[in-house]
Amino acid sequence: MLETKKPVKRYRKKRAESSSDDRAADIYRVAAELIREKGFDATSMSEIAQAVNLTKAGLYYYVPGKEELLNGIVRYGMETIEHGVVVPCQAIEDPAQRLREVVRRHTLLLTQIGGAITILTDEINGLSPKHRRAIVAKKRSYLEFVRETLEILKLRGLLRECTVGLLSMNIFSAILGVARWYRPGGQFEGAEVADEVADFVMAAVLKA
Amino acid sequence: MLETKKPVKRYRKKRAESSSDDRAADIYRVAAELIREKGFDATSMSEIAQAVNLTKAGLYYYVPGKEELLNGIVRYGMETIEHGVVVPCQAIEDPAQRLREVVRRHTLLLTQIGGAITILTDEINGLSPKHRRAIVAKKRSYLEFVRETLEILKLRGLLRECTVGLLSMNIFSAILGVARWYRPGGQFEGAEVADEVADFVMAAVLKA
DNA sequence: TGCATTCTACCGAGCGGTCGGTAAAACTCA
DNA sequence: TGAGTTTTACCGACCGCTCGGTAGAATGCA
Repeated sequence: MLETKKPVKRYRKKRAESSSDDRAADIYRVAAELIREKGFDATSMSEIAQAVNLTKAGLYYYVPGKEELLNGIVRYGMETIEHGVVVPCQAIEDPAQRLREVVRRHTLLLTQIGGAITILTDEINGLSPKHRRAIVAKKRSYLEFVRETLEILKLRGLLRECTVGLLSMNIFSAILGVARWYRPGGQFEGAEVADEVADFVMAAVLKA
Repeated sequence: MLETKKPVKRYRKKRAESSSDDRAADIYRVAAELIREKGFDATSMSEIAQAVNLTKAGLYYYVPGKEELLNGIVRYGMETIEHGVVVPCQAIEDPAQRLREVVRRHTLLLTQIGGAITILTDEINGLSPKHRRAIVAKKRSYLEFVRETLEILKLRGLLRECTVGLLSMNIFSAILGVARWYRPGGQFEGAEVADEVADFVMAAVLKA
């Protein structure tokens, strides 16, 4: 996740079941889940602290501030998209296949580590202007990547007749919408949803 | 200590020309816009008061409380959907035509009175459990309406092969996603977007 | 005058964040 | 090895501030 302190065995009082690798990463993970459920403003530092068995003061030993906490989560989400979607898909030559993989992989990530990626798209208002600009820029370049893929499809006459700018927005709507309702352990598996969303998008994009 | 009393100099500001009757409606409208821009928690009652040229106490003459304010906005949004989408579309016999109109009309409303309808889908967490349940129930029946339309299409062999439950979620994703990016006065007209989203959905739904 | 409207002045609760302090683990080095 | 020292990991108490909300006086209008 993000840089953390030395790997020191802890066993203070209760809890501290080793299992997870390190405390700070734990905190960021739990915080991401809480923030996704209740929203950034509605989630207090005390709540987050309680959720990881700390007092607020104890929490501040690991986290420099609320805004930085959010920033860490968002940056992690962005990196996950970068490594898990953009990089592998840039290697795909066929534009239709590439688009399909973008949609499938992004949706799959959403179902797997929902917290960070959902927050990434929903809570950028809580960020400082500097951090917000950085995130917005990355999102824009991701959008551009998808747009270019659509342009290639258009050139080859494979695209349904439509406005490419609006089409790309619709595609992101379909992907990000999953975060609105999907909950792990529910009726559908992540892979199932990812395939279905990919089918949905491809049917909407390609010429009939 | 220092003298703190201020002179009782006061002046009377001319009231806006609007009649006092729709002052409350004005307030709800402005509040909806503010809340959509900044989020419910991040929008304070003082800000809302300022936006309608009142002090906070003055605002409370018209509004019983923050939660009730949100509830009023959300209920208005729900009624708008009801009268502007569900009722007119229930009268349409042809399932494909009906689905198309649902998507088009809902999207169009989103671009026209974005505030209330966006909040309707994004800020239900701020509601009291009672009010939240009521809204969730209405949303569910709306979803069911769309689902049934899809089932009819399936029976007639017009539906692309897919899971209907997931398809309906994808359709709502496409509609609601517009609220994420659309701003009046931008690059696209509301009607343009509504048609494009409707095309997108129909292409994704119907058998090729 | 009486009523509708809007004000000033204030409250308690909860927020993000800090401070001083400390038990126990980890690190020295004779 | 073990006494002395430093570091890690945390807590209780508290601070300044803003929030939603209220009491009651002041004002405008019929």
